[in-house]
Amino acid sequence: MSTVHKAISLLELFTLAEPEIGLSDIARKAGLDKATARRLLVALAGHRLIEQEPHSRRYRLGAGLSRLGRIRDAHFPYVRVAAPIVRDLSVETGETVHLSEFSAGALLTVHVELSTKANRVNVDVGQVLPLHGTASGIAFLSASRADILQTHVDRPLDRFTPHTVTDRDQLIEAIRLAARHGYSRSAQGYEEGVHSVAVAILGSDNAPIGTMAVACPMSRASDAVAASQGEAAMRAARQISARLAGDPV
Amino acid sequence: MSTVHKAISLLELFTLAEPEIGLSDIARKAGLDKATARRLLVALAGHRLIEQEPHSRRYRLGAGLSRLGRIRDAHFPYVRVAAPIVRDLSVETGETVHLSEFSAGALLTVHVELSTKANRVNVDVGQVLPLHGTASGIAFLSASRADILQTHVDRPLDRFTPHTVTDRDQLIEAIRLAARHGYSRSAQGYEEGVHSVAVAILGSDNAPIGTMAVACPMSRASDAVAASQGEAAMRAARQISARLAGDPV
DNA sequence: TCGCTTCGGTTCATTATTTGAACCGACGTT
DNA sequence: AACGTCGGTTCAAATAATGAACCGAAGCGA
Repeated sequence: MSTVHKAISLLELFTLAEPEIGLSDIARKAGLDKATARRLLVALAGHRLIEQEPHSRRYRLGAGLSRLGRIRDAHFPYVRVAAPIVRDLSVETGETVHLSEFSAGALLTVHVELSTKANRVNVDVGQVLPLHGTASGIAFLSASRADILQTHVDRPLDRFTPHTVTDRDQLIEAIRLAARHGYSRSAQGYEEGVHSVAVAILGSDNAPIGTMAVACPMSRASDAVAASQGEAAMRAARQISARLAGDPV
Repeated sequence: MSTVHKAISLLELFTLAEPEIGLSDIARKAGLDKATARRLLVALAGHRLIEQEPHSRRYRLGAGLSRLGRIRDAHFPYVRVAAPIVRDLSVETGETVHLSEFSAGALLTVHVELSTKANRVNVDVGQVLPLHGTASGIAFLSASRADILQTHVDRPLDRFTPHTVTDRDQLIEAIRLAARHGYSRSAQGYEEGVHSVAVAILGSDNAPIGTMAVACPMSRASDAVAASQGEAAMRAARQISARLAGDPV
């Protein structure tokens, strides 16, 4: 394993749920020797990718990551471009809409517009969605090249709820259905009581770069509602793709 | 030089002005062999810190950086906390106000609230401010520990305009003045026609984490205006520090 | 107060990884 | 057709990474 891999894997230990970690903990979680972990942390800190809390001596992600993230976002303005359209879709459907970007084999939630209804679905930015078992994942796979699809279908499928699709053939059928309709649909596959409709968002080369999903409580879902949400989401996704490609408003 | 240093230095080649770079160019700029650069890029790409444009084969910053940046921003909510106060200060003074965070030996502009006046100063998010020669830099140095101050004063001082302070003693005097007043002042030191007043923003350990500056055209600046902007900025900076420390609103 | 454990951090002989000159084939210019 | 540059690859030589053992300090239960 390369040193660079190890160093970056340290960065990936930090999550929204656990944003500060001590040295021994880091070494344990990363499966590295304490001395090695520390050397890597010092190297990362030298570029401000890691900071150390002076008092507790625990480590956290550094300002350099904010900086690089901003540069990347400025150049590849996926969230910036999509956010207003996500908002419009949320207003149009009256439901929570969340946007994800494909990264490192999974979908990363990068933007959320919450429903204004009292009984609504809550989603957190930063949450990682598996490619199977969520409407977003199915939608993404349905727009992916066959070879990429294979690698994600041909591996053990975790179960999240009693309704999660874990059978390979059922998953393929769901993907096929999504490809035909243009949107995917999932009822309680990832979280109990949540119904989702999702579409893939295509980049200029027609490869999917992420997804957008309308999530509502099961109590408000029906075939008719899903169809209408699906159509609205498809329109919104086409808008985002068009603006990413540089089309005038 | 450690491998991790080299890998990260590749990330730092990408800027707002040059967000996509080819392999040979990267190797040249980083002073590395092409083979080495490529191995590092592949390692970085494996964690989505780097992406490769499929068509042009040029490299750019990857989605993983957006993700890590968001996690860091969520945990260390400097911009999120400061933004509304920056906005208030902009409204109060009627001028453009920009916020910076200290990172890797320089101040990085992370948020801007533009004046609503027709004749206003424009500042871009992502812009890097040198520690000497800007009001923000002087304000930051005036709040820094003596040893940090030394390392930044005792090195060649670039000239940006005919008004830039490049003399070591003059710089120290400006820093001393800023420390006494609580705010710094700079007239056309970084850009012609721009007058700035800046304050340091302190973290919970009283070390400066960034700065906030009020920037206006020279035509609207005077001693009285500067004093009033300085006082207002100091109040705003104290508010930001208090909220970062967790004080109730 | 005494052990006992865990913390962050350091050292240095051993070991495994990184390195880069030379080499591809492809593409664009002259 | 000759040339330069591009992205990418190879493998023996050189260099950097590794981790067991060790520190002192701090927290904790008896």
